[in-house]
Amino acid sequence: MRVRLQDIADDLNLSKMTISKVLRGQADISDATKARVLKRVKELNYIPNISASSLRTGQTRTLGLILPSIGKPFFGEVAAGITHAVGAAGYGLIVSSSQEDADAEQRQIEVFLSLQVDALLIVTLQETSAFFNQVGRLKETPVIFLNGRPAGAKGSYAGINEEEVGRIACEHLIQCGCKRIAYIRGSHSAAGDMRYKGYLEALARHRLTAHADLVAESMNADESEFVRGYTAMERLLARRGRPDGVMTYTDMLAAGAMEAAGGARVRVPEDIRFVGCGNDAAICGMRIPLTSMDVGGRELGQRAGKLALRVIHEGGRSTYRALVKPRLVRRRSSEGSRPGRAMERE
Amino acid sequence: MRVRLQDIADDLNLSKMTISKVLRGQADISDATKARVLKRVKELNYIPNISASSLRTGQTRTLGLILPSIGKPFFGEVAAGITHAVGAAGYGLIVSSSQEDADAEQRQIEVFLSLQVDALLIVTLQETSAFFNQVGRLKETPVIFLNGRPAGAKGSYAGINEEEVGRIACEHLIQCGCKRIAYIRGSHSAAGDMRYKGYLEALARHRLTAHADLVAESMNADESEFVRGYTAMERLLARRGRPDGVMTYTDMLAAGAMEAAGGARVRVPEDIRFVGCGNDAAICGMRIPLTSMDVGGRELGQRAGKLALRVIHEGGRSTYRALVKPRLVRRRSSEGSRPGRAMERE
DNA sequence: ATGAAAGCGCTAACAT
DNA sequence: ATGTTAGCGCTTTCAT
Repeated sequence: MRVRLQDIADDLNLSKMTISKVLRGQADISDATKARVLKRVKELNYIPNISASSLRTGQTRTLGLILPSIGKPFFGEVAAGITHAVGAAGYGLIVSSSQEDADAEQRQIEVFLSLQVDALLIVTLQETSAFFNQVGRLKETPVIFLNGRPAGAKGSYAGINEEEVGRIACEHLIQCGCKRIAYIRGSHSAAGDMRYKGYLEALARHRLTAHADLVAESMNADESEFVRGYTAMERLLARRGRPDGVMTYTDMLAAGAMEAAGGARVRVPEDIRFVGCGNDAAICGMRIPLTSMDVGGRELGQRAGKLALRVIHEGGRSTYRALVKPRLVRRRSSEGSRPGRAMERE
Repeated sequence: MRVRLQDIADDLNLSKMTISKVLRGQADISDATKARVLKRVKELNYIPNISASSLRTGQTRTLGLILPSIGKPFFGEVAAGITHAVGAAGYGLIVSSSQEDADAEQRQIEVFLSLQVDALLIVTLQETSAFFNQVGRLKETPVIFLNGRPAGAKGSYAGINEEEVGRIACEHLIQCGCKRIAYIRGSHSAAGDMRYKGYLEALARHRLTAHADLVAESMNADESEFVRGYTAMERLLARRGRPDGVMTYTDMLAAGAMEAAGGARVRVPEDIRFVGCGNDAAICGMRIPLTSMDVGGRELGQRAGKLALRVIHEGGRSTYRALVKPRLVRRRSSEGSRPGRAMERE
């Protein structure tokens, strides 16, 4: 049988109340007793039953995170960020995946609510706020939306400043001396639109004109991202007025595009400079180290975690928002090797 | 306040016992009552408190999965496989990450045990079985090790037949007509040794002699995998007696190696055929579609999930083992495009 | 077909 | 400094 407080109490001729107090660090216990209890707890390998304590206290010190999928590096960073932010406060994180399915997501939400998590963090797939508002009215569990949220949903929000992603990437190319900057977009999305806006803004700010034929959409879902980047670049190269700088929606698109450039005997970065997005270690470490936007998954997680703690602390009444600023990671594809100037790693 | 059974009972002038019975599908309730209850449950959006029911029944219908990291595609497949296998039986899966840290892993184990999961599935980082045997004696929660387990640890096991990974890849190259098959290894690991053994076995079975200089170790951890594959391939090409087939420990190593081959004006697959491992969609979809070993993460998860259910069902007494057989996914890098013969996708 | 009582392991509030 | 009592929301057992 599992070890309970009562077992330890019996062993030591104390009441279970005393054991409970020791374990929760209450002050009104003698040091001698404390030591005896702790010793026995360790020996018996006592593990508290959160179900029981939660029933009594109404809290589990556990946060639930629902992700569209477990296998994506970005989500891994987010999870790590949350864990890091809440661990010190004694909170644990449990994760589950909605498998990119909105119905499964709703079921996962109910699982976490029935497990009595103290807050729910979620990268949601829901298009509308209906489900959240319905559940939200009755359960007082705070919800924190990560990286996008359905219009009209109430709850706190932590997201990424996508406009800055586009702006910083573009501005970097401008500062490298590029005049004709192309943008290889992924499939349409809210984030994609924001980044595009940032791209346009950077151009405008530096009095560069935006050319429609420097924007390549690469949406053929039948092809891999690499191939889509490749063919998009081929198209850009075929037009007159070649770009001298290229930014892409993902690192893999950039990898494909750089390959196309190489095939066309264009030198990188001398003739064309590249900036990817995602800062994927594997991809950025390929042939020509790729300058990339670190979109800030880890920081997003940290901000969201802190935000969750604050909301819990305040009894779930108020809501907050946080926007993470992305960060440029310079590598050879945009700057070449410049002796005397350390390249950023990681 | 949260909705409880009592609230619904009050609403309907029934006892909470009746509500509980309806929710658990007991037969001794009239259809009329059943319908009334279900209706109200839905209206109030009742979500059961698992803590409470667990306290009474001793089970949560929840399985815990501990992974070294959340962001790896392979782990995502494993998690999806488990979810798929146990969902129909009414079990949920919660995941947590040990962040590649053995101490953090132990803490996560305790979190899951204190949450009263019905079984613990784990891709462990522990080198010894000490911790498991210590905890295992006292808690009767079944443990299922996934993809490796510390020597001497008791518990069920689901793993991958790594020897087959090496054997099938090598045999495929042999069947494609290769005579001099090189193997680009990753850093040393138990899995790596097994795959190497399978490679040797395939060679022996077909009366091909193994040449030590066809095995390239690529362990410079400072370099990216791509670069390591690239330089390993350069070395292989520089020696006399070039390989006509190359298999690698990961897909990214193969990508680097193919790039080196291209740079040396070697045609793929005409002059040298390639087989990677991991079947990573992004990498296999690059310039030359890469034949790769699907190591079977999803199936591993499914087997492990079913195994967990069986152990739970049997009261945790017995232990089982399962070995997943990997699968070759043919693409152009090893076979070229052969009209009339469909290429496998995914 | 429905319900009352007891108790799972823990802790808040209140004795001693 | 230590212990007693009661009760969190649910289900098992046993009435009715």
